[in-house]
Amino acid sequence: MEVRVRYAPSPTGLQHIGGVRTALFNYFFARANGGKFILRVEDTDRERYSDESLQDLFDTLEWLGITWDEGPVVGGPYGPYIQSERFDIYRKYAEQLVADGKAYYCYCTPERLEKLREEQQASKSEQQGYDRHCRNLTAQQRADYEAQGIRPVIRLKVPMDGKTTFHDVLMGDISRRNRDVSPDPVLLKSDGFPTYHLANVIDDHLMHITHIMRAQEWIPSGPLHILLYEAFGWEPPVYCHLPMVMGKDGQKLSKRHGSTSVRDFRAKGYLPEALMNYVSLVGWSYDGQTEFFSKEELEKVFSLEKINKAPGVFDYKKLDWFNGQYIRRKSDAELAPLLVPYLQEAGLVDTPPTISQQEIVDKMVPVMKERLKVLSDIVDLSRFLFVVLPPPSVEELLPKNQDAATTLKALEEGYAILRSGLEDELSDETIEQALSDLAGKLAIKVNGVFMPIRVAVTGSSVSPPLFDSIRLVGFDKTFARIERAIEILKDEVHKNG
RNA sequence: GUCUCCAUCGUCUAGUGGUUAGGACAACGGGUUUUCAUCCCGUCAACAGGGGUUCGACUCCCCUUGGAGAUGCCA
Repeated sequence: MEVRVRYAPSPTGLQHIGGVRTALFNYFFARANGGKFILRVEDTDRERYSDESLQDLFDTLEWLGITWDEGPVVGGPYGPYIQSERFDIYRKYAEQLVADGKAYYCYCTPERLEKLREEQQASKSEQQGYDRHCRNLTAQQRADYEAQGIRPVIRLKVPMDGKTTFHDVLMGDISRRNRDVSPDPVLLKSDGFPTYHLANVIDDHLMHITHIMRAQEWIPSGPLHILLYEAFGWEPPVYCHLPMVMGKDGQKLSKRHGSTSVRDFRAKGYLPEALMNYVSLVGWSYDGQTEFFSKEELEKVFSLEKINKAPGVFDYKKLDWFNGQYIRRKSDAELAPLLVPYLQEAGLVDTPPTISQQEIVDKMVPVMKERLKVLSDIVDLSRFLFVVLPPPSVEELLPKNQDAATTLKALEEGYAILRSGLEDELSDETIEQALSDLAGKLAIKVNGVFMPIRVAVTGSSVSPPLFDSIRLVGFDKTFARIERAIEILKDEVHKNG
């Protein structure tokens, strides 16, 4: 039988790491088994629905390169794949359940239910949840409620005794006494929309889903879903509950742990291949040894058996490492255009970049590449190439344990050596050696010569290699910046002097 | 409160009765280097606890502890 799996997010927020991990696992599983990957939009919560979320879903999957065989936009034989467009289907099935005596109308108001819940929580009652108030209403009572104009919900009549078991590929058999199953959950809301439980079961059946891979937070609902399948007389699919993705503190990953939406990661300059690679390794491993996987490899090699049961902590540091690795694997030509948008956003280059700006970008890529963890790092790293640098302070110009007079001398003489060396087109090594010799002559550390030059030229004590930086900045600007620094030091020396 | 699930280095994990318990990230130390970064080398670091089963348990069973999730007219 052909494998058919689905990712069924609800467009009530941005796609986050956990959701995407679920999507990826489903997608890889489908591909690895020559099956179909189906996308279904579960937009039955009208309160929280947003167009932005739906768009974000599409953007995210596209960015990751995840395509679906059936779903919105592409269609398919069991559509529509957007639940709000399947509105009538759910009522039909829910009413059939009522007709079969497996579900019933409930007229309880949200207010009553809220009060009930509060009381139960306060009294730490053993029975939490709906009290089945409407489970056995007489025809007369129902008529009275109807007369009041109350729009009822439909609730499932969960058996009061016995137990329900479902099988999970990873976890084995999981069973629950029926009295511990959610007491008569709502299937169809008063607005006519289905709840997750109803829509999910109906659609998975109608769409011939063979395997359900979803987060472990759904385990408690497993028996309930089995009960629904039984009520309809349908065969349940194979279940595989995925370990949850946690934050550093072991709690379910959320905003307070940092960025969780794919959109944020993308904006900061994470590469899709890096994010995909790393996320795939949370809760799944190949051999505990191999760690780099391309999308194509994962589509071949992914398997359910290697999924871990225990929840995994999302490690931002390791993601950074992966991202750096993937950045370094890019060719310069590939990387340059990825960097430009960050420079534009920071106002360092024009849109489109001028010819000279583009020249600098192309030239700086090989130098910057190994210094990037995320693409946006390029902004601070390369700022000195694009802006008029503010004059450095004396403190910035002075290396550790070196006074202004000495530094001035080192910078003046160093500048002379550097300038003539560059103008005579001597090799970098030759000029470096001459500058080192100068340090020896002045009886100071090598750094005492190089650092003031670096700060003068780049505005920072941390920069790409000096000669690379100088070439990138250009000789004229370099000389001007050094001369300015010399003046600053001169002023300082005279002032104290 | 009740129910369900889970448990190997700080983190992600390999391991399915006999291993010096392996790898990666992080941390730390060192090397390369004019700074930073990259790169290379090394160090630290784990089977939650207690009972069983067995000739032998990280591996199987039970209990405890710890963690998580569910308990909505949200998914």
